[in-house]
Amino acid sequence: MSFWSKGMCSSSDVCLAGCTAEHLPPSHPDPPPSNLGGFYTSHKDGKNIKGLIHRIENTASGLSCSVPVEYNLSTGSTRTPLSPVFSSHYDWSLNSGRQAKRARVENIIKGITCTDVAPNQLEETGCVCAGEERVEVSALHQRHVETSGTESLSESHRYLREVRTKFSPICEDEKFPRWSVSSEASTDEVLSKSCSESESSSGKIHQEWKKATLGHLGSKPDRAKLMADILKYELTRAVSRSVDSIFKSMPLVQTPTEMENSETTLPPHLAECMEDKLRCGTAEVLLPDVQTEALSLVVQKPELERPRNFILQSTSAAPLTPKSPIFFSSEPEQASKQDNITHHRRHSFKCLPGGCSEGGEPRLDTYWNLVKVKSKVTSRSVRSPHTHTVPVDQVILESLQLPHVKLEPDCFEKNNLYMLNECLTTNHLKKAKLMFFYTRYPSSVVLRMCFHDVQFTRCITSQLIKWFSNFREFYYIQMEKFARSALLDVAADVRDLTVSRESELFRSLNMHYNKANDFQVPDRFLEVAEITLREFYIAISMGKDRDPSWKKTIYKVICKLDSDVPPEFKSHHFG
DNA sequence: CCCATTCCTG
DNA sequence: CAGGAATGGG
Repeated sequence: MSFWSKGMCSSSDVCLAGCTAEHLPPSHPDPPPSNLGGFYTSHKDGKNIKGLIHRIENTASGLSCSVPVEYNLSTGSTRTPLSPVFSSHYDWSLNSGRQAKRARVENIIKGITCTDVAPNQLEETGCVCAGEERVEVSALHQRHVETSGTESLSESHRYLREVRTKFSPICEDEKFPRWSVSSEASTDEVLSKSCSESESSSGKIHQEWKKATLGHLGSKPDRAKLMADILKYELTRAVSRSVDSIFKSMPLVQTPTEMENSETTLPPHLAECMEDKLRCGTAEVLLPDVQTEALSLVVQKPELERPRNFILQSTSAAPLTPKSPIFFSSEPEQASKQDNITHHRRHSFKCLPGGCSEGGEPRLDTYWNLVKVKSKVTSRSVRSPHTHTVPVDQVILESLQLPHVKLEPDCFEKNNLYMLNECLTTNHLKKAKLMFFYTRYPSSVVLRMCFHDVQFTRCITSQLIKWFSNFREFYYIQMEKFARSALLDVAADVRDLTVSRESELFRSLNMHYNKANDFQVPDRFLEVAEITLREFYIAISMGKDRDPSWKKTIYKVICKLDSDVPPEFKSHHFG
């Protein structure tokens, strides 16, 4: 079956209602009143067409189902208006049965070459499909010629034919993606599937089709890419719909009003229960390339002595989203290395409209989280079945029985702050860099407090530790460099070595950790930097750098100078 | 043995 | 910034 037969039901939506007259060139010989959608719904003959299509939809006949659409949209025939007589063929179709029709079609196909389709533009299968379409059209045409159509239908058909003409370059020249439906599959199934799918597709998708079509009718490669993107998008939507269907039946864990800082305070035992179960059920499934350790070691023990807030999602995941929902955008993202794990999801979901961030920007994390939870629901822990076997959805549902939690179904779309991050984002990196102004050697406890919006698997912990190790590396390299350069200078006294906000050393560090310069570096950092610089200066001046481990003493000194991380780092005021 | 850390490399 | 090797502490 071809794309068009697959999209039988959606044909009226996609190609009539969904594609307005804007798609047609001004030279349209007989332009529709306002748009094709209007034509379809308001035109006096459009009603007939609609009725006809509905009748076709119910025919349970593959041929009769596919004929009208394919005829109108895939062939260049200028005659054969749809007529009421078609209903008689509908009866014929029922009586002859699918096998007879198939045999007839196959016979005709045998006598038809693919010369009417550019051989270099259609694959072998595509050629066959095109041939089938033409055969069907021919059959319809033959049948129709024997009868007379109504005038109104002829007029309607002329519109459809013109639409088909406008779309034929896409459909034929560029191997227009066809839903790969087995020819052995029941056409009824195909039809019903396409019907349900197209019916579930609201005007949104049609607008997207429209946008995409308008913007990509240029070169052939562009069109091919467009169609590929459309298919990707359809797949994405299918996943998104299925996930949405789950959450539509699932209450929420969070309300927007009570979560100014994107936090939901759940009872500690509940938070831990949820966190453990969530982690247990997902980590190895969602991040197989990250979580390489035994999961039982990853599961955190309950911290009953220290009730902590249960953060459903950090606000610090925002900048991964584009500024605007650009459909089928392929521009490279500013994906950092630690985000390569999540690159695929952002690529897949970045174009989806919907969620909005705190700043009003489209928040696509919503969709990713939906998918994540979907995975959580469908995949239980494989590695540690002995520990947690309760599905996540059950956990969430259990939690929702508690009176503390407000439930607002719309919050999923508005706030998407209901799930722990399973990977570190660029904003987490930014936050870590700002944290470095306070602490050069953060403990795991501090890291957990400051990044409580992520699930602390061993992998995440190691990554954070590695980050700070890299921060220190740059820090010490800069210190040594400036210390050595100071030694070369005439400045003799160590007391002349100072680090101020205007100094070159500070600018170098600030550029590294606070590139946007949107953070007020604490004075304490300047003090520590000055101490570090002087330590290096003294050690080098005393020739201690000949000792291979001469830096270690400095490291210890600096480690003791760590400040406590201010509370704002432990909440969500960074991002 | 695990883990944190440094060092080196890309 | 990440990966890997090496090191050293528990």
